[in-house]
Amino acid sequence: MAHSVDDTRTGHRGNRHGRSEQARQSVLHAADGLLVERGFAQLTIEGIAARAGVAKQTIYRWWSSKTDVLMDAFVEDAAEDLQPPDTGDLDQDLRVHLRRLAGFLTGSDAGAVFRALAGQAQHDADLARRLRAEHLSHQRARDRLPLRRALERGELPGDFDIDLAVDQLVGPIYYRVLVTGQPVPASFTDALVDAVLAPLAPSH
Amino acid sequence: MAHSVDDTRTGHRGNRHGRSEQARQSVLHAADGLLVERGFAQLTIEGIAARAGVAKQTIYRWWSSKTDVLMDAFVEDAAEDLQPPDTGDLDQDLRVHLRRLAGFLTGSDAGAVFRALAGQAQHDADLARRLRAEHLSHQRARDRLPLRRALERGELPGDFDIDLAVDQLVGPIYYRVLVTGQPVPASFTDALVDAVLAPLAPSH
Amino acid sequence: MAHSVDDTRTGHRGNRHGRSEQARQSVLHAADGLLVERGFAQLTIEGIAARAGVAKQTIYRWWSSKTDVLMDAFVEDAAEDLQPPDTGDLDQDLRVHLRRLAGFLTGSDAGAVFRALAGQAQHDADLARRLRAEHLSHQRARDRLPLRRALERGELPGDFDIDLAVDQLVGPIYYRVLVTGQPVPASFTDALVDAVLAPLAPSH
Amino acid sequence: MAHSVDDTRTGHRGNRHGRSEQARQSVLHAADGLLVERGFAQLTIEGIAARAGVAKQTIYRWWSSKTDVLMDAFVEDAAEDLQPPDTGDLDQDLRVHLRRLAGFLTGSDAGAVFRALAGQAQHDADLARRLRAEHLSHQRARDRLPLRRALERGELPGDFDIDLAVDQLVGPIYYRVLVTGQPVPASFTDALVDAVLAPLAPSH
DNA sequence: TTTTAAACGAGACGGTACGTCCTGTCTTGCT
DNA sequence: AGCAAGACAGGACGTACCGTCTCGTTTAAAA
Repeated sequence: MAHSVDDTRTGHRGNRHGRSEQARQSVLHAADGLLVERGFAQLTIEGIAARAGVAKQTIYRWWSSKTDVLMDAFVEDAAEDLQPPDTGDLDQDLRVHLRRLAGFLTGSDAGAVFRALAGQAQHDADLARRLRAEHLSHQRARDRLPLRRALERGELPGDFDIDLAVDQLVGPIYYRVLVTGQPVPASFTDALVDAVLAPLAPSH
Repeated sequence: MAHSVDDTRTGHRGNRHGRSEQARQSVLHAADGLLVERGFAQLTIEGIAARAGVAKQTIYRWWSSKTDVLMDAFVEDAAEDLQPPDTGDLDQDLRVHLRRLAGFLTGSDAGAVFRALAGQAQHDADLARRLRAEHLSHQRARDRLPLRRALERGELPGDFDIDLAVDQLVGPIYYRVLVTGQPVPASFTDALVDAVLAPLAPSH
Repeated sequence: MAHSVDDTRTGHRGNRHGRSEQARQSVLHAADGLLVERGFAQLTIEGIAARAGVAKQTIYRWWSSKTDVLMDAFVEDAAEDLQPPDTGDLDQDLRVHLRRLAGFLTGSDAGAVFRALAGQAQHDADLARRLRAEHLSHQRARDRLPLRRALERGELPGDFDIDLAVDQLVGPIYYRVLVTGQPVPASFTDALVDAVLAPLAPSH
Repeated sequence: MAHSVDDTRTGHRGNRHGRSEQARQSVLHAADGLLVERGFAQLTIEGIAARAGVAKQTIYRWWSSKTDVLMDAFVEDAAEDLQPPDTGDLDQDLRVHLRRLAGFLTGSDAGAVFRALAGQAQHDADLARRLRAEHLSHQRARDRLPLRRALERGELPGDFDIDLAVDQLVGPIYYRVLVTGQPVPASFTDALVDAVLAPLAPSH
């Protein structure tokens, strides 16, 4: 499904020179730009092709839909900068990570693309699958990381339910972003961390 | 904007001076049915008109888009059955309410309409506004109700942050429904209640 | 078909006040005006009703189509002023009459209505019938009049073919107006008279 | 404006780079057929597209209106078979030519198309222009031909007014066809020839 | 160096749905 | 009863994109 990077690396199977990397980049940039400038509803294959200076057929050759293009654009240029810090201080690492997550979701172009994809995934099971396989599963792993490290350091009870904790930490953030549209300030993410870690404190 | 309930008062035979209640009902039912049967992407104004036995112009006369129709259909026949119980037992009331909420979001036709609308709201600020004004705000009030009653009964600390607690309770549910696609079993919603109420218990 | 003049004259047969003469006039004037100002293609029942300040139903009650309205407007205010003169001088009478006919067809509002009706009659056999029955037959009689009088005065041979002569006199005028679009100056109509009357002159 | 004949050179299989000759032919035939079978009022772009097995957009890409299609259909398959004979006998040539013209106007499919176009041209100045430029001017040249040849042969006075004579010959025919709807028998066209040529006879 | 086959820009094609306009019918409540 | 008002089912309009299909042109590896 994802015809993203290096389908052709060492092109030598009949095709003399393989896929045009320049066309690929033009398409992804055009899609990105059009989404941010005009919104998902105004985003069309024809529009992407025109802005990218590319033939429609070139898009259809390598992507199956406009959301497929958008997924590539999203995975490519935006996904990997949400690595949580690793200072050895669980509380601090979580605070920083959640603030970054909130900032990504509410304040970045990539976040806008994510929101569009997440919205479209409600009508498109294939896109939902791809979004989970290529972004959310990795993001989830990053979200778990501080807790996993703390667990390995022995700072958390052996039966600590990391998955539940992650749902409690990031669930309210996504809820505000995707459902209520409320802002997600640091005070909010900090309060989430407090609530999850409070029961673990020595006294109360 | 919302031409929802009773624009017309006594109307019920087809065409009198003013809006036809019969046409209105046909359109809402057709939209509902088509969404559930064929999905949001396959839902078209022409399709609704054809199934409802109504002229396209009649739809355009009263609604501005297919999501406007869907909002009316949703508000009309689905919204108000998520009233939380009031047994006097906060813990129990919350458990029951969250289970119902999860059931609504994941297992009902109305929930499917909600997911479609929430998805589309990511691309459509007007729809987002309407969804919040006509459904989410009321739903939020219902979600707060058990906590508000408990607070009034003196079962919660005077400085208890109800809004934060609601975000912690329902956020993870919407997150699973809209983002990860995981199921939302009673064990999950119960665990959310436990986590929110635990710090309030005298000892543990 | 033609609900034209005086369907109701002394309204008193169950109807409290009969047909509204004011509505009828408004409709005819509106149709006339719209045709001249915006052309036949832009002329619609809705447009006539709006400009006349009349309900569509009122038009449909009394007329069967926009051409029916136009026929009434045409018959009413334009048809009867093409009476040929009767000076006793055939040559002069014909010259004057043809000049007036050309002026009517090319230079008057009523002529514009006639051209529109004649055009539409090419696609509408009913209209063609009505146009012939209510205008062309009378017009033809007027066109024949000078020749008929001359025949009665003994100025023409007893076997003179009046119908052929009329076709020769007015045919080229209609041809220029409806087909070639050329102007129809007095020199042209005079030449037609000359050609028809020349063979009758004693010598040449 | 007129995308008539051979915009494309070698095309004949459906879709090559450039216009599809097959689609063009299908559209013209469909328009022709529908006009003759159902009349001008029932002729729609959608109907033409459906019968031609062509997308509406393909029609709009190459033609500006249904009359534009009809003009192409008319110019293509109907215009050039009204060449007057050239026997050296003016009287005979004119008789034959006028009979053919009458037959064309009253009795052929192409004549039906012409009448529809001439009617529509009363409401549409662009169409009128095109009809004159692409058909009537050539037809007029053909109508003049017998007289021009006779003039060159010295059979007519040097000051003979050919244009007036043509108007006198064909005007009454078009008048009957477009205005009165009377038939145009050979006796009528012969009488027209007689009337125009009579003054030239050596005696009377 | 020449051949050669995939990828490319271009854009016409058959379609579907859009949102608008007008048709002719209807019902209402006023005059 | 006729009327102004206007909602209704229907159907065509002209437009925008869809996804498919040639065209003729690069272009870089293979011959």
